[in-house]
Amino acid sequence: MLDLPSWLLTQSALHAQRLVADGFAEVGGRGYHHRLLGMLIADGPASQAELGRRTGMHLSDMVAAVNELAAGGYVTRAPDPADRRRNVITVTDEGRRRARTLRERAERIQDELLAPLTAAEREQLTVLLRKLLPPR
Amino acid sequence: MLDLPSWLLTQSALHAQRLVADGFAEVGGRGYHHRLLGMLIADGPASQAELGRRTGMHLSDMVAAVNELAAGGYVTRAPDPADRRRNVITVTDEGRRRARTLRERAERIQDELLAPLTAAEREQLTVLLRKLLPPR
DNA sequence: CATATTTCAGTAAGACTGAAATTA
DNA sequence: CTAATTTCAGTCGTACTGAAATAT
Repeated sequence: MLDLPSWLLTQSALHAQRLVADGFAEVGGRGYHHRLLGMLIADGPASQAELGRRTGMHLSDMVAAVNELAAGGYVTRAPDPADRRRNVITVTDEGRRRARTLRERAERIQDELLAPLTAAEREQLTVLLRKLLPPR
Repeated sequence: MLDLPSWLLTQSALHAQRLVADGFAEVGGRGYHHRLLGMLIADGPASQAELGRRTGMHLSDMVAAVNELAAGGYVTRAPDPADRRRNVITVTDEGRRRARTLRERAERIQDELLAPLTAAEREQLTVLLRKLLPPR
């Protein structure tokens, strides 16, 4: 019962989510901010729909997350002159600093999460989880 | 970014939860029912507080889950004569049949979830996840 | 016309909080 | 008195559904 892989998976994911959420909460952020800013910095400005494709986030959640990031001055939301249906989301300088803060937090938490594992085991886990995931 | 262990963990747990939830939904059940009936059968009748300790469920969710199981005739809820604060939850014969159905579903889904892994890899995954979990 | 984009309101299951009422 | 138990009403982050409004 407590050995079912799906149960172990759910429990360890919950544990990980708690660590990450707590770490982000200490600086007033959350997971979606990290994901969004990271993607914007890696692949450049994009419409909300395009960001949804990149991050796997739903567009309805995108609206709220972009609202929050824009309210903090971390991104700007400007209509695309070439296609007026679109908002172009662009990360600001303050957004880059913010992303750095969130990334540091995230990494510190990975270490805490993976503390019980050796380096080889961490690599193993990553490989196994990637095999498990359905292709996207 | 998409290689962070916490992210991989969250994604594969979500994948697993979807498989399990869909499997249970096909027979009109959900995860809490499986957990609760399984524990009742394994360790015998108990108060709701005791069941919460066994399963890790919160007592507020326990109330709702026991309501649902009692409505389906899968468990009975009777006051404990020895301590009138307590309700003794007991699984019925129909509850045992129900548990069998849910367990079958759960196992079929484990196979689907673990399909991409060899038997050795499945064992590895279980070991790694158990190491990751905080001691309870 | 169909399609793409943005937005809002609401739902889902699991985990959790706070408080009231009852009994030990 | 404190402590345990049950119950209810509500929140949370993440993911999702459905529909409206707008523009291509």
